[in-house]
Amino acid sequence: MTAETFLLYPDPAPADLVRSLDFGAYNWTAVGSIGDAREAEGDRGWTGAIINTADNPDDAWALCRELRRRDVPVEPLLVLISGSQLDDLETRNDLFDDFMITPFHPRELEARLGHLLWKAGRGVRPEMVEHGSLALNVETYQATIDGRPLDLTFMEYELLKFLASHPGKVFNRETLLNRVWGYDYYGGARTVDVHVRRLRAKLGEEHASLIQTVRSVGYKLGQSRW
Amino acid sequence: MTAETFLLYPDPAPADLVRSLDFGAYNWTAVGSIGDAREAEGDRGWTGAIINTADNPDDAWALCRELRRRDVPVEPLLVLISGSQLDDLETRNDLFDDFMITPFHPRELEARLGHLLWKAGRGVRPEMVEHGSLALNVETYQATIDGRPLDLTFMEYELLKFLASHPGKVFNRETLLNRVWGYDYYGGARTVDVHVRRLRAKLGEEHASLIQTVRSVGYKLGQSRW
DNA sequence: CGAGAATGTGAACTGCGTGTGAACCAGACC
DNA sequence: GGTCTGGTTCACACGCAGTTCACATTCTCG
Repeated sequence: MTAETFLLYPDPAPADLVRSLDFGAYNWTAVGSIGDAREAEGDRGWTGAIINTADNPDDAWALCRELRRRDVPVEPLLVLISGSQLDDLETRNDLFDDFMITPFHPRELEARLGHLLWKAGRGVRPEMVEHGSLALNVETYQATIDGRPLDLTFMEYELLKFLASHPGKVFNRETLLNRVWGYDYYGGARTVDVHVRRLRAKLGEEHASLIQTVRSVGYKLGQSRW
Repeated sequence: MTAETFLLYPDPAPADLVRSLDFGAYNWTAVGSIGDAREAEGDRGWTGAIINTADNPDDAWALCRELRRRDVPVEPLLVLISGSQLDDLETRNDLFDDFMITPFHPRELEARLGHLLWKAGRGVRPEMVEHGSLALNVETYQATIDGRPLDLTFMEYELLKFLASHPGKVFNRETLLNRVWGYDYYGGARTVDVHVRRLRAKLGEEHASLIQTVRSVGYKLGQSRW
């Protein structure tokens, strides 16, 4: 739902930067102050930030500091800087991941963003269960569909993980109770139905059909090819 | 004893590169081939490598690959590249840590090396564990959040350090007792709860949510991003 | 087309898991 | 011995998640 979006500073952002980002089909939002950044962020978080220190270095670095001090630091953070300001970097190594001297070649921006995103994406790859646009992070107990985070309860997560681990395979309710709830579990089979229903609701109308009902048998995730 | 030495390719290295390195008092050794690199290395290892892909891209990338494939990859690895070769980077993100377009400004080299070495120093030294505004100094057993010192007890510190060392990952109580309290520890799982509670109190209302409860599972520090 | 079975849905109920305050205990220090 | 600090355990309250139930809807097959 919420696309990946880069934070730009200042507002308006440098024309050449905007042109390059648009050309590369990157989403971005320019902000003029730390307050604006918070406001514009909403609850989606930033894919990264590109901070231009040319016009107002103090505020720019203050913004970097703010983005880095968070509980979830904004990464990657790319700083645009003029050749004459290079000395500023030395004492601020903790405030950026990469820098680029202005003016820059559009290809360089593309290359740097590409490399930064590549690094971010491969940082200690967690164990994942994936199926199409559905992704389950086993380590953090988080789930996303189309990149949108799903707020699942424990049993919902366990059920979805089990189904997603065996895509296309149909499980009857008893089996699901045994495998997901535990072999010693004794409860009504309708419990499964209700959990499936809540999962479908949280998956959203668009993806509700991911979990399919097989009448007189049980449930499965995804299409089986036949 | 053995001074820090950068590996340069090719041999002879570009004059402007050599001049800048000498000016910055960096030690370096230029090599003309992978074989030469092994020979010149001896048993001291490289502080890092600066590879110029201008003259002979294929051999240059092959050298990068060789340096990266080792059990202990050579880091940091800085690639010098001409503007027209930028596209080469896209498929070789794993072969370098940073790149610089030639011709370059001596100050840029200095800044990039400075940043790369700063990052490397971070990585090697596990003396500090950091996560956002939280910083733990492993040597002095001091902790700060937003620069404000935290007065933690031993177990509080150990627990926080462990969680902060694996940000985003969820640990159940048993695992925490094993890893933080010790494998031979046998005590109630509620101990973890109470320590978490005290940690949250000391972190302050603002950062109490840094340690998150994952119902029916355990605790984790911070949010993992997607 | 209609009856019965299977599933979807809304809502109420209930218990487990967690937060929290406080007591308890052991060791260090004076 | 007294006190202080830090770690563990206990008891209780509360809210959410899991379960169950009743009813609506859909599907299947004669």
